[in-house]
Amino acid sequence: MATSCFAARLAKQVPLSDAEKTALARLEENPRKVKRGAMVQRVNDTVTELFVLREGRMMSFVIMPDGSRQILRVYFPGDFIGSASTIYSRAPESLIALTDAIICPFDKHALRRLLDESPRVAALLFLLSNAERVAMTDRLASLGRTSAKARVASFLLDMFDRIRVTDDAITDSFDLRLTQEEIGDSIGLTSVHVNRMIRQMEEEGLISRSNGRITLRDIARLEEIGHYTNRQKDMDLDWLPVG
Amino acid sequence: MATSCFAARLAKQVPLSDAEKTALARLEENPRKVKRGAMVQRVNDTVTELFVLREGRMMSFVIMPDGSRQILRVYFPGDFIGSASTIYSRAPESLIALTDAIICPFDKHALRRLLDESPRVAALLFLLSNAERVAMTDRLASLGRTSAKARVASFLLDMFDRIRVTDDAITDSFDLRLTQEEIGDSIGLTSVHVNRMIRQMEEEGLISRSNGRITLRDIARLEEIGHYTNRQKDMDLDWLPVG
DNA sequence: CGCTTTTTTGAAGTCGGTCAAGTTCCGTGG
DNA sequence: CCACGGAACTTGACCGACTTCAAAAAAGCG
Repeated sequence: MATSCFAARLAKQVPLSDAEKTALARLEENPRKVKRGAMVQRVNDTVTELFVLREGRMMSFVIMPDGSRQILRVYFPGDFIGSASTIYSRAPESLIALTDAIICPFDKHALRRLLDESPRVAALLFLLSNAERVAMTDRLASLGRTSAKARVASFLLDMFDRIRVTDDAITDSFDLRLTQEEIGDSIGLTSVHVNRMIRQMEEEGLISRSNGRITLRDIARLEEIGHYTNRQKDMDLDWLPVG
Repeated sequence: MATSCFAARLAKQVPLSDAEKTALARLEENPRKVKRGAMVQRVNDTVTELFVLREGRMMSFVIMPDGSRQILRVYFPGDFIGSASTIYSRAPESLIALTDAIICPFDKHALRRLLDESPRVAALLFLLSNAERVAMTDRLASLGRTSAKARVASFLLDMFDRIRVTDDAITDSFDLRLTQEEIGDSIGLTSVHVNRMIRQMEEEGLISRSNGRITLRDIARLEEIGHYTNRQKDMDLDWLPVG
């Protein structure tokens, strides 16, 4: 049985039964390629689909009335995308591919079947959703109460840790694959100021860059500057019903 | 059978079977009074409990290293509090009572039992959690990409709509029960600037105030200024498995 | 190799912060 | 019921972090 991308991700948190893996694999039966820059979902579109991102990177965002953009989330392989459509009939956010990507769309009725058949998976999804909520509150505190430099630092660390979840080979450097404008739109700054902060952090020896690749040279101090905490560490899912 | 506070809230979204109501009621078997200002949970505390807020108001927040505070969420009766402890063994945020309140703590093992017995309730919790996530992204966009005035406007509208969920009597005015400093700590401003904005909105006839009570005088324009959308409206839960 | 996109840099402007000093509100106890 | 004291609100002057505008340099791409 081919383990699905999403199941592989979940299995890192908690052991899954074969039946559960099979059920999860069914969500990924219809892989679809999307080109870099392709708009997968537009705000206010009627939506009934969710996605598992199998390959590449995507992001969700909204455009404000003055034309400025707020990037809400960057997605990596194994991420579960578009859970908002489980409750809303219209998309609250747009969805675009940052790189060429492979997504696996599935209907919310397929999700319903999964929830029916696999209560434990339902519980897991609930937990993952709570983890997202916590990540969101971290960003909220970052936007609301920290300086530009702190935001850039914690943003880089967050990307770093997210990429590392699926790629064990990474130790201190990674491909961000985001323009400085996109970074700014994620953390509520202008690209100009993002540039100044990155440049400053480079001069201070906190990070270094070469053709799009970022190396974190002093993670401890970056964490301090960004008031960042990696939450992966003290996850505790032992209390879950056993499969 | 006494319908629980939380069940009543859920039942507004989707019909619940008696069995489900009973199961939910068990979460509220141990009501506990807390005084205004009481700290119910402190950041980094070991946590195993969740809460249903039955009466009063509470809030969650974090304190940044420089002493500033970011309020993450204000809770109203019927809200489900502390879902972070379903995944993290240490509290990522503090929890304090804004008014005298009644909370119903329950252990995460009680939640586990509920998820086991009632897959449909598990699904509902998953959906509610997704709704929270969307509300969070709205705030993120507000903090990241809108002016001080817009943030105050959308904050007031958000409180208004949340209070209205449980109190049908409300048409255009409500008790905020938050100081201007608390408002500022919610939306990333200083109390001084919150005051300036509120005052300005009062002069423009957008709102009015009398002994702590806020009246929204021009909701349409407030929504425009705050780039606010009430998401309650286009919720769609019809596709859920039937009880 | 030419064209677009992205990064970099500088100068000037502004929104919201900081500081500080009233003023009003409100709960408490006499 | 009033006096007192602390918390919350209000106001003004000044400041600075980040934005805006603009333009050049560098990098990526077909």
